[in-house]
Amino acid sequence: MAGVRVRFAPSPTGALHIGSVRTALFNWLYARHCGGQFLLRIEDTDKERSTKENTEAIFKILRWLRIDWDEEPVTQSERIDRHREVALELLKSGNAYYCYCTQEELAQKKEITIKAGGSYSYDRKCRDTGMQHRPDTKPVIRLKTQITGTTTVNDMIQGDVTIDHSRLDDLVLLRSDGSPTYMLSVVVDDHDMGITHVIRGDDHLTNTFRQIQIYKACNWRIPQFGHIPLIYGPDGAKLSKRHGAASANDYYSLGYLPSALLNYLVRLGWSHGDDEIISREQAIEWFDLTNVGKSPSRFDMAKLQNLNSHYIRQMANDSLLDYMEPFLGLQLDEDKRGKILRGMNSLKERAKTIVDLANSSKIYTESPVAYASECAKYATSKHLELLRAVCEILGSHSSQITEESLQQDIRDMAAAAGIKLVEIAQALRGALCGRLVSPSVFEIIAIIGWQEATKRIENYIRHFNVTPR
RNA sequence: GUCUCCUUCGUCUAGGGGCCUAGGACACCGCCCUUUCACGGCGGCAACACGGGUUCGAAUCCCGUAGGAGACGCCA
Repeated sequence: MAGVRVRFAPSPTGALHIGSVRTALFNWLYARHCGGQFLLRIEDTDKERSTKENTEAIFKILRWLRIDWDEEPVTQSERIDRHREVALELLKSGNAYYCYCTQEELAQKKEITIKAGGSYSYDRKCRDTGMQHRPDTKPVIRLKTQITGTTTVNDMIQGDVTIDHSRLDDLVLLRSDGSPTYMLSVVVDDHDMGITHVIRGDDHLTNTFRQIQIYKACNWRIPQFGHIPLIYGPDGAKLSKRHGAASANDYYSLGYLPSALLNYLVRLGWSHGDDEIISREQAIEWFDLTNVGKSPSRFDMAKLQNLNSHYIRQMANDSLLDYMEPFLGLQLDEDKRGKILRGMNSLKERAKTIVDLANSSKIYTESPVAYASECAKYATSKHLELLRAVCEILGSHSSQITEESLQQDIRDMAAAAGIKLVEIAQALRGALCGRLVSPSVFEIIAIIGWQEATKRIENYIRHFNVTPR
């Protein structure tokens, strides 16, 4: 399977859709699996909507996911002359013709046939009646598609798909303003880039037959096709902003790891037995178009989140800290880095996203700025009394404080007072974190130190003494 | 409307005639562990769209029906 050349051809007309990312991923995996090449082509012929920023954003996402490409990306807008040249050649070889029908005339015909309940396609008026030259109209160039017979595509995913040529119409190759259409550009570029396998969304399946007509007219080798089903939102409708995050950049800011997104995406519509956790290396080794499903799949945030927490737990603490830092919105000094690093094991097994992780890490770097309402339950005078006792224990530990010895002392204290440990632990948690969910309170104290802990506890006592209940 | 494609638990899927009283994962619900939360462990709920064939035997093959999606542009 060497010699495989595939491409990903996004339009930089907006944020990169998550479905497009999966298309890129499948192409890339296929290329890497086969030892072939993965190329990029930026389809920026829609000048109104294409921007340099969007193009940069596409590169950025691919780099983030470590989907690398093998040659300088092709910019479609720079190839217009070549597209035009091919259209003219087809004209010369008799495979295309000028059409002088105006858009108004065609729109009218279309309306009439549709009103009559028929299905419209261009009636080929200019094809055989010769050149009905009209000095007042600029013509388009249309392809002479085959009128009889059928074409069968042996799609690598969908299997054999056959269409009758009577369904095809003479598509426009060059617009009246001389610009090439999408159909022409795609075929010419894929051919010139030496693309052997076209893997794309199945919304292009029926376009394929039109494009094959162009390949045939040019007498070019027809590549293999593979049409992958689209991704829908949880409700079965097209995935959009409404569903949370449709564009790929959103997943970075939401705190998803590239490894998790990659794993999730590769399992969406593709499988390798019962395997769920799949590394990029395994994906490359195992990936095969024959295992891509034919039916569309829905995007499930919960599963992505589960994978994300798995990869967070898996990641080395210092890498995690580096990755997390930008989410904090502040620079960490060595002391703070050290504290977070010490607490990282407990933090990371609780985090679903990097955003969660960044937020929870604050317990090591700053005192609570407010107390959640449920803390009041553990701030009765009895609790405050217990906390004062804890402060004394902390003071006596001042020389060196370990999680274990502190825990033992507080357990003893609880036993002596005849109360459950949970009462002290929760009161402490509220004092230290401002909320009732956190890693072990003893671990927190060991990390922040007895002085900081005492300060936080005193603040807590003061707060609830002044404003009881 | 016409053409094309699709249809297994809520979701992602395994399955390619007997291994299926349909397996795994996520989600959900219990229980255990436990200073909270999470992790982990154990268990539970839950699906072959429907109707006909073919066959000794069908989730698997064929034909219909229904539902869903996509394409029908001088958009990409």
